[in-house]
Amino acid sequence: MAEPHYPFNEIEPKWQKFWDETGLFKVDEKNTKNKFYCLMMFPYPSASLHVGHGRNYIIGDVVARYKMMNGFNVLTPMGWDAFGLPAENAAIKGGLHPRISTLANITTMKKQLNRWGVGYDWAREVTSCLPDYYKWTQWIFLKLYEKGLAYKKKAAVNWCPSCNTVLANEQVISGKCERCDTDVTQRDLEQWFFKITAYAETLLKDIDKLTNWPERVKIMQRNWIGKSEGVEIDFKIADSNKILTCFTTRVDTIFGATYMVLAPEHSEVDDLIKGAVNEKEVRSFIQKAKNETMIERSATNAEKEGMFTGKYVINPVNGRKIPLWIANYVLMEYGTGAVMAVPAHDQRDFEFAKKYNLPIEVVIDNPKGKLNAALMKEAYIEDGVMVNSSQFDGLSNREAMGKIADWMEQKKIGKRSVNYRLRDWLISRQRYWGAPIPIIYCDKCGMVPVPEKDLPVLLPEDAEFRPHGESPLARSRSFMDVKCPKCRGKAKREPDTMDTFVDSSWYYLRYLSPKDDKKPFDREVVNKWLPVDQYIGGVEHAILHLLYSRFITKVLYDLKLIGFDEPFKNLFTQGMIVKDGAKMSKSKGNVVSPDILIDKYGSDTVRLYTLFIGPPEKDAEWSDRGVEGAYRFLGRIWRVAEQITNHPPSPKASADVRRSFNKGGHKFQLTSEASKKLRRKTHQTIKRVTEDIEQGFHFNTAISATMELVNEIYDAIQEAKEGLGDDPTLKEAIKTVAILLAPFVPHISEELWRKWGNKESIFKLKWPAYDKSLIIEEELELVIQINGRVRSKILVPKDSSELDVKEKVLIDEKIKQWIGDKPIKKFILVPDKLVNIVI
RNA sequence: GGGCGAGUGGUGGAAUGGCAUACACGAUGGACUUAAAAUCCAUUGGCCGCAAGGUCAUGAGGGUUCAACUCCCUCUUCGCCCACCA
Repeated sequence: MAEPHYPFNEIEPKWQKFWDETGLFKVDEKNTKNKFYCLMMFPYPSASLHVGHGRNYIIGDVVARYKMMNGFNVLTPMGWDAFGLPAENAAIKGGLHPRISTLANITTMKKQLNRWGVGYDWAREVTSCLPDYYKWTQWIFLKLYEKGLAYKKKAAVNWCPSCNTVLANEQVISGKCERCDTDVTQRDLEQWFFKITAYAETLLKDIDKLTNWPERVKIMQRNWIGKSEGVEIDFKIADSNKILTCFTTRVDTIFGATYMVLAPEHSEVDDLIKGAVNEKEVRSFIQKAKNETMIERSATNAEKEGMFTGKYVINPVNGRKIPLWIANYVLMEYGTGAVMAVPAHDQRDFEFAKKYNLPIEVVIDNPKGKLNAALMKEAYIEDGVMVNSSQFDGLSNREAMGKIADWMEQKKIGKRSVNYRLRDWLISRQRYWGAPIPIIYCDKCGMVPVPEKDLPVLLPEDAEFRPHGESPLARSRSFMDVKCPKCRGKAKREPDTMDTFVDSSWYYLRYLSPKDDKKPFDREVVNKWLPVDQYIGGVEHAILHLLYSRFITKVLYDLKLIGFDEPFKNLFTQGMIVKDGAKMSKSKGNVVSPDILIDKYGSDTVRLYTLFIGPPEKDAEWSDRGVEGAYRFLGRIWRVAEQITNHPPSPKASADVRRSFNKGGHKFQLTSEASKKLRRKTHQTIKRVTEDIEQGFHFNTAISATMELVNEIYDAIQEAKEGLGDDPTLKEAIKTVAILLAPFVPHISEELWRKWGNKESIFKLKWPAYDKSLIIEEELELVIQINGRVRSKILVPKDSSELDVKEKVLIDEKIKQWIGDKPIKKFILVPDKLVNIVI
C-alpha cells in the first residue's frame, strides 16, 4: 500500500480514548439546562454491523456533536433490543444459549461502534434481556393489567408452522411469516392482548402534534389506524324477530342494497342455516372458508365465493326483501361481519352479483351520462346524483349521506358509527427468549398477577427451548410450579413470554435511570428530559415500534406516571444503504464490513463517505470507489493544513510537503483581492453548512460545500506569493474547514485543532457564526436572457436599479446583435440575478 | 386495487420558478518520478463547428409562465408501504 495520506491509524484510537477518558458524552441527568435528548433506535444484537447499519449511528453522532457545539447539554445513550427470535433459533440449531450469544454479540457491536468514533454515554447502557431491565417490562405489563388494558382471550391467531409460534398481524406479510416466509395458518389459542384499540382515536388525533415527523410516516400510521366513519344499519330478518346489523361508509347507496352478506364466522350463521334445504352444502362451504389459510384469503385475485342461506332480510329504508348470503370476502374482524351489498356502486359487490346473478340497481347516477345497470361493466363508485332513493332523489350523493344518516337516526333504524382497522396488540409468544408474562394461575384464586415485590419473574436456565407448539417455559418445572401469591396454594405460571416490541416501547425512559432498582424510571427526571428531541432510525419501524411506543407513553401518561403524552418530538428516518441494488444480507453476499474499510482508510473516511453518499433520508447505493474519494478529500485537508499553518509536517506527510517545508515555501501571502474572495467563501460556507444541517439534515450538500471551500483554498495558494508569514485569511479558512467538519469527521478535526495549539476539545468550541458583511458580493454577474435563453452576462454593482441595468444591457455587443432592430416587448429584471428581454 | 416516493451526464448526486448538470466518482491529457503509486494542474452531457458560437437534452406528451428539473393535466417505468376494511 502507498504511504497514507494522513496518519489516521494513529490519531483515531487516540481521540476515541480521549473522548472516553474526558467524558465528552457523559451527562449529568440533573443538569437539564439546554438539554437535548438525541436518541437512535437501539439495535438487535446480531453477529456484527455492516455499513448500512452504520448510517443510523453516524447520523445520530453528527447530530449529537453538532448540538454539543451549539451549546446543548446532549444526552445520547445506547442500548440493546436483546430479546428475540434469531438468538433462539440459533440456539435451537445447536448453537449457544441465547443469553451467551447475545451478550457476545453486544461486546462485538460495542467495539464496532467505538471504532466508528460514535460516542455514547455508555454508563446508561440498557440491555432488554437482562433481569434489571425486563423486571420493569413486566412491571409495565402489570400496570396495563391493573388498568384493564392487558387481557386474555381465545382468539384465532396467526400460526407459523415452521417457527412453531404465534405471529402478530403485523408479522404476517401477505399471508407469509415475516421471518421465514412460510404460509401462515390459523389456530385458536388463549392469548394475551394489549388493548391498543382503546387508544385508536387518541393515537390518530395526536399524529397532528408530531409536526416534525416525516409526512409519509404519519400517513402510514393514519392508514394503519384506519378510521372510517359511517352508519350502522339494522336489517330485520324476514319471518323472524332477529336483527342483523351491518356497517357502511356509503349510506348514500342504501336504497341500492340488493342483498346482504355475512362472514362465514358470523355468530348468527349457525342459527340461520339450521333446517335450510341446502344446510349441508352451506355448512361445508363455511368449513372450507374457515380452513382457508391467510394466504388464500388475502390473495389479490382471490375468487369471491358465496352461498345463499335461504333466508331474507328487510332493507329498512324501503321494506324490500333481499336475499341473505355468506361469502368468503367478508371479514369478521372488521365492522360487524355483515355487509349490505350495493353491486351498482361497489366493485366487490358488483363482481359477486355478476357471478351469482344477483340484481344490480343504480341509485347514484353519473352526471356525465345515465347509467344502465344491465350494461354496466364495473361498479360506478364516483360521486353523482341520487336516483331511485325516494325522497332523496335529485340530491348530490355527498349531501344525501348526511341527510340519510340523520333520517335513519331519527327513525331509529341506524346510527352513526366509527370503525378502525387497528386491532388489539397480541403480545403472547410461545417462545423462550423473551420477558415472561408475570401472571400466575391458581385453581382456587384464578388468574393472579405476580406481586410487584416478586418481580422479576426470571427466565429459567433449565428450559429446553425447542418449540413444541407451546412455550418452552411450560416444560421447566422449576419455572412453572409456584405458590399462589394469594392463598399460598399450588399454582402454575403463565408460560408465554412477551413480544419484543413491548421491550422496545419504553426503553427511552430507562436511559435516564438505568441502574435504579426501585422504579423503572424517575418521574421528575424523565419529565425534564422527554420528549426525545431527536429520534433517528429506519423507516421500517414507521408503524409498529413507533405506534407501540406512542401507545405505552399515552398509557403511562393516563396513569400519571409521566407528564407527557408523546415520546418523540422530532423523528428522522434514514434510508437504507444497498449494494448491487439489494439490501445487504449475508445470504446475498453483498455485505460491506466497516472493519476492513476502517483498517484501510480510517473511520473518518467511512463516516464522511456514508454522509456524502446522498440525502440521508433516501436509499443509497454503496460504492467502494466513492470511499476513496472521501479518503482523498481528508488527505487534501491534512496536507493543506500542514502547509498553511507553518507546523513541521509529520514524518508521514507526503514528500512534496516535506520538501516544500524544508525550502521554506510553506508561507503564503494572499493579495488583498484574493484574500477578500477567500474570506467571502469561508463565511458563505459557514452559512451553507449551518443551514444544510439545520434545515433537514442535508449532510451531503454540507460536505460538498466544504469541499468547495477546500478547493478554493488550493486555488488561493496557487496564486499566492511566498510571503513573510502565515496568511490570516488562509488560516481562518482552514480552521473553519476543521470546525465545520468536526461533527462529520471528528478525529481529524480534533487532531488538527490540537496541532494548532488548542488545549480543549474542538467539541467544546462554539459553532461558528458567519459575518453577514463578509458574504455580500459588491459586484454580481447578471445573466441576460433573450426570450428566456441565456445570451450574455454582465457585471453590475449590487442593488443596481432597473434603469442602470437596462442601460448597461442594451450597450452589450452580443445583446445588441440579438435584438437588432426588433422592438422590445418586455424587460424583466430579477434584481441581482437576471434580466429577460422579450422581443 | 389504494397510498407514498422517485425517474437529471458513463456513475452517486446538486439545483423547489430565474445560468440545468454544483460536489464527488470514473475517464482522458499534462507536471513530478529511472518507473509506478500518491500528489498537483487541466479537460470531461450529446450533436454541428478549426474556432467564435450554435443547437438538442432533466422518463414521454401536453398546459400555465417573460422564464419550468421545479407548478398543473395525461401517460409510463421503477421502488416502498398497505391491501377483499364494506
